[in-house]
Amino acid sequence: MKVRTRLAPSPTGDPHVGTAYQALFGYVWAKVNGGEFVLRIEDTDQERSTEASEVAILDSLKWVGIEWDEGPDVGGPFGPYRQSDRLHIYREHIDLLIEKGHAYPCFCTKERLDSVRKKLIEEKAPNRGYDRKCRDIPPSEAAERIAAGEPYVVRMKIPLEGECLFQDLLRGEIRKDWASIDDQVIMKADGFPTYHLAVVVDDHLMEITHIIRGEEWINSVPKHVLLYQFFGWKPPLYCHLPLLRNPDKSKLSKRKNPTSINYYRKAGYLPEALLNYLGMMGWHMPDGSEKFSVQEMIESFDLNDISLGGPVFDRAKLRWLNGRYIREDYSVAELSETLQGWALNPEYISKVTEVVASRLETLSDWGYFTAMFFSDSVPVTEDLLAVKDMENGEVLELLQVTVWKLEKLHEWNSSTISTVLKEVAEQYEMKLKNLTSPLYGAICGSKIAPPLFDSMEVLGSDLCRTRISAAMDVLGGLSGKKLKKLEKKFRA
RNA sequence: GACCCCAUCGUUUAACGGUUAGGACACUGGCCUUUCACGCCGGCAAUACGGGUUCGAUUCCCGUUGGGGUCACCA
Repeated sequence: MKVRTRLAPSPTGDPHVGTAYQALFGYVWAKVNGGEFVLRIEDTDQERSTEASEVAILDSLKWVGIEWDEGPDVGGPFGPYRQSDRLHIYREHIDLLIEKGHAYPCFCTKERLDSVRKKLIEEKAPNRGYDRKCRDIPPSEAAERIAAGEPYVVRMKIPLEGECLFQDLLRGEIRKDWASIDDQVIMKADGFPTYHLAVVVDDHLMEITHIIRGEEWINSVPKHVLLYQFFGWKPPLYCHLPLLRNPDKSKLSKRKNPTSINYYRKAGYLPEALLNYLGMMGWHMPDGSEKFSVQEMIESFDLNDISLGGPVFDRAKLRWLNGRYIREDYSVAELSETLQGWALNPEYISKVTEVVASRLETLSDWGYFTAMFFSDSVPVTEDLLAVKDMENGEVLELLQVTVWKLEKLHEWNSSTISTVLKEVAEQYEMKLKNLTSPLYGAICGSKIAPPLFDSMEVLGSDLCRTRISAAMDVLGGLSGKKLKKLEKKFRA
């Protein structure tokens, strides 16, 4: 049987380095076996999925050098490769499960679910899932209620007792009590399937042989193998990769580390270096060499050699590796060309020039004013971030709220940025000037700088957000506790 | 909290059950050099703990501790 692996990102945000990590291992494993690598877009969350994100993900993966044999852009014999285009398939399968008595409509409201959950947590109950209220509604009654237009979801019937046992390629046998799993929703009220249903149906139909993904999914495997059982299908082989970590060992997150592939691109990392670095997270060349291409990786790779400790994504080492590529693989001519592709091209130069033009007295002033547009970080000092009559802690809060608000921006341009900053200033009842002041420091590394909003637009969201975070570190950073409190306040 | 996963220098990784526990990044001393970087030579630094199994455990088993993840009409 031909080995087929897949990457199944959901288009709900920035392209994540963790996605590239899983893509690399999935891709390499397919190629080790002369098989195929499939890209499938998991956009079953109508609320959060955006086309912009999908485009960005495909674009980043291409940039980093991952290729797929089948996918939404290139098609293939198992399409469509976008889950929102496969709804009728899921619907059929859901109906089949209901028919066979493996799934049932559930009419519980969100409010009831919330209160049940809350109560269970208060009671410190070991299981905090759904109480299965609708599991035993007679099918005829359920049909009537549906006909009457009552909103409902569909849940799968998890066994009430016994144990689920499955194999993970790297971890061996994993077992989990069925009683610890609640009746998972497989179809939402909007008629879309949930991940659990869609992933199983698609992996089967697309003849995926190896599921290579993050460790975070281990706990949902029982639901999936049960679905395979319900359908009478043979489950694929599971291989859960360790999770990439922040320096504090928690799961890699943009709160603590730049996670967007776009950041690394904008900051001037080479795609082959980034991919190489990801390849040494949990795996190593047999001879111990640290610089290797994807092709070389394919020649020596074995899934079984992956080590399981969660590797910390170490930007310092990535930087070193990137430097090695530049030094060892690029002639001056090649480097010049690469720089042109990166930022030294007419498009970017003209954008940058537009921002600084009015400030130039000589052409050579250009270099002085635009250095910040060609850098990863800028030098920030505490006094650059100071705001009159404000303590560092307050500035920190301000910057954090600004970052959060900027993160939510769908469109990144001078005017949307300006709107956000005005909102923040208003919220804190302060002059806009007092908010932009530390931002000039954080973004430009100087009080003398081109207009902030325009500069931020040109610089792009990834670099801006990273620079603001770096500035916050200069101020000592927010403690976990404060951050939590602030987040609560921010959400409210 | 319940459940699941994991455990070698600060980080990333080596070590058929027998090694002075190795490499790389970071840090650091020196050399090279007009400076910096690169490069070269050196240094610091780890088997979480407690029990077994064994002639012998980093390695196998159990427990403890620690870390992480999952417990959504998100994936």
